[in-house]
Amino acid sequence: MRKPCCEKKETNRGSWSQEEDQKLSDYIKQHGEGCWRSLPKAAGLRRCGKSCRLRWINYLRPGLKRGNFGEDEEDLIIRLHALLGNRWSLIAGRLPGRTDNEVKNYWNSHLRKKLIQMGIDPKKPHQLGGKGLHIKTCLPDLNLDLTLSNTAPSTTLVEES
DNA sequence: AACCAGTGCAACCGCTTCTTT
DNA sequence: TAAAGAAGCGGTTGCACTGGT
Repeated sequence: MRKPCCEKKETNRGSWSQEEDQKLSDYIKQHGEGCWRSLPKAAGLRRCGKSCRLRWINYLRPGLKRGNFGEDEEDLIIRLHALLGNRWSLIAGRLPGRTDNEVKNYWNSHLRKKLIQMGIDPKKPHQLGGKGLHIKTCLPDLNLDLTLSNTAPSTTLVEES
């Protein structure tokens, strides 16, 4: 049996306070990311490492865009989702300043509905092929330097002209 | 003004993958 | 090569906020 990542009784849960945010970002600015397991103790936080990592990546990390997605971003998410499926971290990697959590939330709350309204089943990405998109072999078009660990796809999406 | 349903976002949970020994 | 530990990821949940009645 694996130990839990943290002792639940000794950790705070729920929303982060300003003080906690400050401690976390101060610590990371000083020491850099890494070793999330030991970070909370070192930073003086009563949080588990997972929680710290998530908070940093999704909220505190510099360069994050907040607010609405632009049309171009929306379009790119749809295309990448058609190509990659629910691989949110890969999709987010193509959207500067966006996080996997943000992309996932946006997909689930906005884009899925939008596609359904358009008569597209979001679970069947290849239907997009009939809506002005073709999936072709080869990568260069969208400048996708996807580095997939297991099944590296050799496909990309290109706009039908 | 009060209630309720719908929505969006932040955070948690548990599984998978990667790394180290 | 296998096992254990750490990190990463995606699914899901909880709650605050908003708009409609």
